[in-house]
Amino acid sequence: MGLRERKKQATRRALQGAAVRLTLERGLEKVTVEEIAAEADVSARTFFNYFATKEDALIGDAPISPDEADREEFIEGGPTGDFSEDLVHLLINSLAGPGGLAAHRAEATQRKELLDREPQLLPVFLGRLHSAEQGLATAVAQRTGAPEDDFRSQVIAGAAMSVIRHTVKRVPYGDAGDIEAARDLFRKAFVNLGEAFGATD
Amino acid sequence: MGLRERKKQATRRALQGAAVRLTLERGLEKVTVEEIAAEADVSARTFFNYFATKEDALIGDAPISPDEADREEFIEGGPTGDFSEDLVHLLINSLAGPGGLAAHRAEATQRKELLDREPQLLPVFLGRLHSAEQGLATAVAQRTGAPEDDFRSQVIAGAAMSVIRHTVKRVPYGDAGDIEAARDLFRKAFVNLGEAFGATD
DNA sequence: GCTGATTTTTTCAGGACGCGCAAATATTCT
DNA sequence: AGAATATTTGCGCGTCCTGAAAAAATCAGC
Repeated sequence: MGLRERKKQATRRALQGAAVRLTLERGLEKVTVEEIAAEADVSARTFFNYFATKEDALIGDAPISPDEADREEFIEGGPTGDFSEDLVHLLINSLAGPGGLAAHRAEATQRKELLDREPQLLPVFLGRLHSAEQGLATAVAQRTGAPEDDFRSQVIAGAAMSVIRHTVKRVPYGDAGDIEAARDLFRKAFVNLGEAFGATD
Repeated sequence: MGLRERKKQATRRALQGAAVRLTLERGLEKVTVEEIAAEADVSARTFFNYFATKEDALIGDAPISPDEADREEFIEGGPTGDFSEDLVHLLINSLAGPGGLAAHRAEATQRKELLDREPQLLPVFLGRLHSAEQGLATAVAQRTGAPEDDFRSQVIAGAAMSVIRHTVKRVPYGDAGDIEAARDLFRKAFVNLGEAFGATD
């Protein structure tokens, strides 16, 4: 990777870090883009070359996007063959993989704190999840051989994203056992859905 | 209801209507608050006395909030005793009741059109659904005797809201049979969730 | 229907956001 | 080193959204 690319990533991280830190210190509406840019040693205009809005800098980009290999395996019916269990596997890997939870525990903790303290960020976050949901929906559709815009697949993906949302809200990120805790909650949640809406209840 | 109150509601409707109409005509970013206010014959500042943001005027307030009586009945285990079926009943009544779908078919159709055409509105809409979801979660918790912040109840509510979201996306609002179509889709979606996550599959 | 109290609307000023544009600066390639 | 390319920056601009105080409308009581 060339110098140019490295510098860009550094600036991006600097901006994001400054945005998060300042917002946690003072609150979202007491921090201006100008201050964030100054903190990262770039001009205010440059900030908008990296992020479309102040909120975007706080949420960051892809919250959950599965590894292509995992996605492939899921589509083909793996790894266990049981739908629920494979979905848990896919989602956990999306969270735990590179760029995911385990790699950036500190950032994830901060983001959680931000979402708690700054309600205005919630819609932005939900929008990101919605994008991820669509990808998941097509994966589910492909696994079951349904058309891409299949209603059932979309509902399942929506429920899954809802499970993710409520799970990450509860898992203690700082903890080393967070991944296992998340996996456990996923399973519980899915079983719970099966019981609540299943015939035998 | 006094004159004052009536005028306020009229202004509110005028603003909302103007916002929707102009946005459908020209697109969200080609319409200014000033134009919307002018169309409703009030000052731009008055617009912000009614809506916090331009987007708020387009989405409107409560998308789904169940009637208090229905909510009560659901909490007490009614009307049929079957969880899935009662949930369908509650959600349908939330949509179809006064202030809901059936009462404002034209507006609902327009809002759907807006959400299709203006992606920036989606996060706002999702935020509204999230608020409604919390209310639903506590209702579910109360019905099952769980504590208010019960994980299972929240997951179920989240799945239910996801079902609503995908359902309203598909139901043809103009149609007179929309309510029945929605009820049908709700049932299908819940059964689908039960099968996908249930033990027997 | 007049009067004073309350609520709403309006005017005004101003900070901040976010974007288009063109000049300046930094990196890459040959 | 010099040309080609990509990024940063400064500037201007329109818009959003808010506070405060003046002006207008509505209300309650007589």
